[in-house]
Amino acid sequence: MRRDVFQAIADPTRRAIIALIALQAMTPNAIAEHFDTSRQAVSKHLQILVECQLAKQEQQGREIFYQLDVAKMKEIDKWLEQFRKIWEDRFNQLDTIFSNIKQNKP
Amino acid sequence: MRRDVFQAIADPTRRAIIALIALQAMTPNAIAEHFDTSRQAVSKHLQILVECQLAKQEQQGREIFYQLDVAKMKEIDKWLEQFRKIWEDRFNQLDTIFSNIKQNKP
DNA sequence: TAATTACGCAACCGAACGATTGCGCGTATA
DNA sequence: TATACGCGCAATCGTTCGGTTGCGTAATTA
Repeated sequence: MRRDVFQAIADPTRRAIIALIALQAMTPNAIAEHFDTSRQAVSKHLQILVECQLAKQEQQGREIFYQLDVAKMKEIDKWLEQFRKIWEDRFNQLDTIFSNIKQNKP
Repeated sequence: MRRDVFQAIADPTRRAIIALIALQAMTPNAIAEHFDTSRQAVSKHLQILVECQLAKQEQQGREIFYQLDVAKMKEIDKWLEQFRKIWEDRFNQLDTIFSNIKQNKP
């Protein structure tokens, strides 16, 4: 079973859940009301998010509040870092090319 | 068939391919040499990457060179933006929200 | 105390995924 | 011109995914 951050954000419903619990802690029932799926389906998504540490759970009586663990989101950001460097370099290269064209340098 | 950027980067092999073709354009055979899978498997991955515009292909004789389309990577970055705001601005407030829930403060 | 509520867990099902194998087609090379 | 090469496409197969349904359990409420 693959359970990493990238697999977790692959599902659109899961991304929507992430957006919800990013703002405030919510219970599975409260979350499920925002979708056309059952509570159990949402619970499964939450379980996956907890499993790869994208969400924290906090029990309160018979309710369980889920909230996004922002720290883990940085892992995606960290992975993007290598490409961010490239797409900035590419832009710089384009600039230099353009500059060279302007200055008639090959 | 789900075919968006997030689904594309979900697979670890595909992420490795992305890292390869980010540096330079490569042929399917050349890419496949870096992995334990067949050329056809790599070709399938490349097809998915092209499909969601994460890669461009450039035919040259009987060879086809694939290279990363950095622009599309920004889509992920754009999605991360909303959470980046949270983890930078509200990092400390998140704990307060949790505490308030415990104490039944809205 | 009995009924209700909130939830996780397990079984199950159809669809999608990732990989392999076996082609056919165009391009290079002898 | 015959052969080898690079590639995409289609069929196939086992596995995983996302969903539903049906429970069991613990906490609340009547």
